[in-house]
Amino acid sequence: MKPTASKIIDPTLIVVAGPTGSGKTDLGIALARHFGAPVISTDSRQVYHGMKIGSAQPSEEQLAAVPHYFIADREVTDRFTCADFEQEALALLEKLFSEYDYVVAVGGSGLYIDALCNGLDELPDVDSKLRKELAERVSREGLETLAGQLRELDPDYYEAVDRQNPARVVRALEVCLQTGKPFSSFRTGGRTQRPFRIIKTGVTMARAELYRRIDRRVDAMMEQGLEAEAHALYPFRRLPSLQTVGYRELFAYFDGEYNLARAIELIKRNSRRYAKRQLTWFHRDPNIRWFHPQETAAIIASIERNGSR
RNA sequence: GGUGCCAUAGCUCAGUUGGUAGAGCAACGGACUGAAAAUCCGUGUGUCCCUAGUUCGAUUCUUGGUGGCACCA
Repeated sequence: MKPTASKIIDPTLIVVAGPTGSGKTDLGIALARHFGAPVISTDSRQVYHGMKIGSAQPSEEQLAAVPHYFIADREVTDRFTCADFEQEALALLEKLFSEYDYVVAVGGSGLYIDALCNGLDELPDVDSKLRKELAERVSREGLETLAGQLRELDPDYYEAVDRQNPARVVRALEVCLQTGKPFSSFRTGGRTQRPFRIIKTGVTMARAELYRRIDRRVDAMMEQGLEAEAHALYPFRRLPSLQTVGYRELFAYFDGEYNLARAIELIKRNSRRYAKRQLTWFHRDPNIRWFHPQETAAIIASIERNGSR
């Protein structure tokens, strides 16, 4: 690709996806440096302040190397959803693309990545009282009763939804009750075209290697002081932001449910399971090109082949 | 060296009065639209150590090995 006086490059979002512990952060920074791009995080937990070790936020040096966004800029008490992320990230990208040709999006939250690349349907806000009430009803009346109500209010979604999943049933029901309209009437399933090019890269490796890396990283987190970090967050353990691998297991240890060795074992196991769920999500996306994290040159070449015209 | 016990899924083990086997944990596959590191659904993945017998048929009984453990020398 020979440089021309007037290069024409569409604004390009380079997405780096992959399971936890696969080396996304390092690769993202390598790409950001190569393309002269900033990094926005697509990680639902690294946005929170105070969760540095457990969510494996980039180090000080890494943060200093390239501009980062959505890292540690919320409090754990803040409500921050995938919809908030979509909205704020889009606004930010519009600004960044006036200055940069490339932006690198790094993170493992599949829903956040999809929200950013494809858009979410417009759904109404739900009153927090209603949400709380439904949570209580699930435990008091049982999921089946609520599913029965959903069948009345939104038969279409009732047929499609996983009725054994409280999160799904409650979510649908709260939208129905809030608006008086079926939840499915808001779901278009359509994709929003973004005003920038998107190149998706996935990082992975043999399962055994990935699991070794995860185990080692958990040990490293403990050495860096994860226990103290979790202890400081213990008062917030019921918040959504703290429903996070690494913290939950230590909270249970603090509660005396098991010893520290068992907690570490569970953090490793649950990280592996999380990695597996991430891979399931990402494998569904045919636009992701997969690489081993060490193939930096190949990744860059692949992006350059597709990223300019 | 001798005697005894053991050998079954990745691990710890159960079981088959002879008809090729099942629990827990681990693992594997999947779903996913405002909590998504969340939430939920599904799946035994096996030369029953090897060998030669007996038998219609051996993982199961018998012979001889191999490996492990224990005790005695």
